[in-house]
Amino acid sequence: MATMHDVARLARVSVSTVSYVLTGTRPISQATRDKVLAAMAELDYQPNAMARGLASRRSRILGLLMPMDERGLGATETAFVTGAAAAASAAGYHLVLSPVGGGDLDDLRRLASQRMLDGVVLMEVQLADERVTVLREAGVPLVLIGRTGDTSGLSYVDIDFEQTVREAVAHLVGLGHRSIVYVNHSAATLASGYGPALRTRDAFVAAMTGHGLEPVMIPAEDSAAGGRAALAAAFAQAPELTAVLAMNETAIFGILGELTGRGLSVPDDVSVVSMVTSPQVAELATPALTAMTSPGSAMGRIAIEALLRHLDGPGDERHQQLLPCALETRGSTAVPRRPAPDTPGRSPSNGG
Amino acid sequence: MATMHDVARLARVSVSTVSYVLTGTRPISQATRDKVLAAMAELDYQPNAMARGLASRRSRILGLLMPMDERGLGATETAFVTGAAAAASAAGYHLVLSPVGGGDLDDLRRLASQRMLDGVVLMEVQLADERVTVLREAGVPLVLIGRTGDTSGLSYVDIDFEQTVREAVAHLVGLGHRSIVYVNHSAATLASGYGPALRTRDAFVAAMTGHGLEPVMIPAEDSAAGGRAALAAAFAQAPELTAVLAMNETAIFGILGELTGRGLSVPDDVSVVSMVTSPQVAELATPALTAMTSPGSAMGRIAIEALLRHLDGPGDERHQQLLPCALETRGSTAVPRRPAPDTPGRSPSNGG
DNA sequence: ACGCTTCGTCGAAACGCTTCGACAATCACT
DNA sequence: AGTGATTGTCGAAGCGTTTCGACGAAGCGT
Repeated sequence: MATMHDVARLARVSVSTVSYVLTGTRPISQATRDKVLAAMAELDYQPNAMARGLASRRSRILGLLMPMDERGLGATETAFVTGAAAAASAAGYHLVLSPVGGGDLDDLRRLASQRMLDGVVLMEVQLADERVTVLREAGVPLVLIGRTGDTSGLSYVDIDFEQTVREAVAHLVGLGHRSIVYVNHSAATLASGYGPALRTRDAFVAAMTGHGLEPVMIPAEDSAAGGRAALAAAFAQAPELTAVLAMNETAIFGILGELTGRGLSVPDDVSVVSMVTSPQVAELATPALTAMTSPGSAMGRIAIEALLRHLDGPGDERHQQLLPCALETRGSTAVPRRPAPDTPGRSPSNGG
Repeated sequence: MATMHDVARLARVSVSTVSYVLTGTRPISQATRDKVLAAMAELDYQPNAMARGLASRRSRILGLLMPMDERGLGATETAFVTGAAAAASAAGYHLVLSPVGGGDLDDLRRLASQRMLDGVVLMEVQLADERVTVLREAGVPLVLIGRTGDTSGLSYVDIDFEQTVREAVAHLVGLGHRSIVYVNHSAATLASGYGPALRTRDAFVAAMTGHGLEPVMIPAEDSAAGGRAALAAAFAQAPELTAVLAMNETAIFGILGELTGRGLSVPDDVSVVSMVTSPQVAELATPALTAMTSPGSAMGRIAIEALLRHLDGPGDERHQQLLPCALETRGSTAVPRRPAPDTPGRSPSNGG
């Protein structure tokens, strides 16, 4: 393995000159530069990342911290990752994914304090997330995908859940649906303070109330069985339901299965909208799902770009940005077959 | 950030002594050790990974190189990753995932030559995989998940596709199915030399022939639409089919949808077996899929352990291991409703 | 009491790079 | 021609570890 010394000797210049050619920190004449580059090519020289990192106190490595649970990464998360990796690579940085789970906070602390990562993008952020605290204490530049409850002083990119839910509800109401059930993540997930679950819940209540309709939310385990159970619960609570809105890529398959099992057709009897879903997953179902399409790779890219800005300028401007999901109409929504009953018995107290 | 010097000064010992306490390279008396540990705790000392890496020429970082395509990681791949991460962490190594695509071979070469990774596990290996060549030339210790055509001198862990296909076919034949269609990955994937697709193809031909049955294989794009098209093609080629074997987690949903669309019931009219599938995905379908369950986290763990053995002992023993998938019977397979026609017109030449 | 290991510790030399201060040479103005 | 800024290069001092050789102090058999 050739070192900088070898290159310098072969090119008959000093080591520092070679370094300047590489980093562009100081001007180097064309003639010298050519000599050096030729020597590097001849020796097949590759700078040693460790040495460079030690001397410059910059590893040029960015971390993408993502808890990996059993379920795997959906196409949505994968799009984040590829977007982020592309952005990092374009800026001359490496992006490494670290599958730090929720439990190993010490592991995270070690990772952060070892000065191996120039900065970090944190995924799947909880409303109260200790990882954020750990990382901030360690002084690691940080950008969130998602956001904590208190975002002061924090940079983040997140989905605009409020807007997304509003659009989804508007789409269904526009078709004539009056009884819409929202299938959320599990009760445990809600209790753990998972932002997307809480925000969409609140947004759903607001949107439905705004239309003068009663909001019914059902939590569901992240599994097909969970989806089935949720649908049963939904019919128990709102027998007249004609539409299901779901943010649970796993449960939704159970919902569809149960609907078919009950002899109900999608979309004629019941319309289904999936929230924050990638086209790939939406196409998996039969019929293909009308969905609020997640912003995909853009979110990863934006997060990395914000992080890089933090690294360069020590400026204190925080990047806080919400991205909407776009409604993509496919085959799972339609005008309801049974006409909307004009407001069922138990009308909302604040009714209109 | 405290350095080793600070610790040494506070503990009134030399830097090297601190280092020996940390690495255990040389014996240190209990008294000294305690002093040093106390000093480290007081200063909240964390060793600098770069400096350590530079001096020891060991980064204690392992790379898991996985091409990230649009589709995302299935639960199967995720299980590999978590298994690998756990094994690495247990051995005091960090595991980083690098989403190097197939295209950026130069990127890979750079990553490998920068001496930032002590070793590498390569996923999604093609039969002729240039990445293997690049990595070997760079002299990076390497373990494959999957395998190339020529595995001499290479360590790998892979699924025993031959055995898996044999078992799947045996299961269906045992139920009484005579006309079984195998839905593989796309023609393009086959042409690109993707090992699993090719090995299962050959294994399927062998297994069917062994039972005196005619093997019919249909390639399918990795999408629901691809699955639908494949099923149509399957009925065109083998109208009497009663069972589908598929190794294509995406297409299988299209297959199920198309089956339902044609008014055929699963499993009464047509049985379906999914190959190399995680329980999570199998449960997503309605009915839940009988599947050959992938070895999951074990594969990742075994790969990392093999890699670590390479790092320690410079021994030349290669680790080559095949893991079978286990048959898990769920609701998608049953005795065929229409009795097997006693061998249709075009009987296999080597018939029994 | 004699050499001989083994134990515990130290100082100093790497590891391969970046970066700072210095300095000669060139250039552009007066 | 003289001044000051600019350009291009060099040598050396780090960056925070590990690791090697050395060496005094014990412990052992004789």
